[in-house]
Amino acid sequence: MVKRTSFEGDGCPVARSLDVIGDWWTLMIIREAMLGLRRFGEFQSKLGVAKNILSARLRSMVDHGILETAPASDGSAYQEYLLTPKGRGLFPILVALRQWSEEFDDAPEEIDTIMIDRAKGRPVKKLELHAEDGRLLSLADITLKPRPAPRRSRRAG
Amino acid sequence: MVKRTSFEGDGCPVARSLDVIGDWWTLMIIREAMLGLRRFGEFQSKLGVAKNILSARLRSMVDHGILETAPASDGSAYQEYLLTPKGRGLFPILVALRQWSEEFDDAPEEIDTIMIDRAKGRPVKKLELHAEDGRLLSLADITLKPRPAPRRSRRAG
DNA sequence: TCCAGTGGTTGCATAATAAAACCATGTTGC
DNA sequence: GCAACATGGTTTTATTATGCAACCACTGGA
Repeated sequence: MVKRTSFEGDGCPVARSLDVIGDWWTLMIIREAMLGLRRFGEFQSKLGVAKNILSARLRSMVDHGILETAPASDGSAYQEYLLTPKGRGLFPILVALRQWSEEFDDAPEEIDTIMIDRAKGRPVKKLELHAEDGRLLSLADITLKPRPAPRRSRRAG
Repeated sequence: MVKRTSFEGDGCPVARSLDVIGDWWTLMIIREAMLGLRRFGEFQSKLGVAKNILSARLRSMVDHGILETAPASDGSAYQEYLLTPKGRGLFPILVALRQWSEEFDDAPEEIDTIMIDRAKGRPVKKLELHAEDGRLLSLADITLKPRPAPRRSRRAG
């Protein structure tokens, strides 16, 4: 088995996320879905992705509960791909990717869009991580600890 | 050109980030680096990644300014890989990936660590996106607009 | 100097990706 | 109802990336 080293059994939640969305196209498709695209052809023409790849990604995302297929919406017999709550939950990841590029990209003048607060039309602030008591946290302020067994069964497998 | 469809010329900042860190191993390596790993062998044994892949990823990250090589630290003649500020700037992306898994993973009991506030030992809150006036924003509250040319030169190439 | 450990590179097999061709259905005009 | 075209894919084939194992160069120690 020389497969692609699935992180499926890994206990690290970063690995588990990457196992689902950590490929080249998935997040681009999610991004377009968040901007309103729904149909196979829309994704295909907007992203320029090969149709077989798009087909495989959409199926995978449906299997993972990120997208769901809905039958109609404009009356035609075709189907649409809609974000589920789990799919919309990817929003912070896309924001984080965007803001990293905005802050550190070597050629920031090539970035062609900015994210704005729809109500005020002003740029949004940076993502913030807070402690329970409200303190703003950075990398140096956090650490990891083993997950406490929430009920019974301390290990699954 | 059947390459891996580089997003290099793309103006979307999400695409630009993914072009640099959007592969299977890079973010795992960054994660370990944030936890304190520095040496080739440490990454290799901790992650179980093939050495040629690790070698290529480390070089790529050094090229992109995410890691830098430092000569010594423990006296030996070997080198270490240290996060640059640009590399530490990936922290929110890792947090977002972690929190998505914590919230939506189908088998959350398999997640083995939680991120805690080092000072208080309590779990951190979810990442938050705020408007300039402090309002908490979600996907429905934002939109994209074309980047205003910041000074002269409205296009680079 | 010999030998083990570190930090890689090289070669080969295989899996993922890409592009294009093909095809099944849906939809439209008449 | 039937061409003719659009939509939404699948199949085929070529190329690239990944994974593993073997190999190599250098370091450090006895």
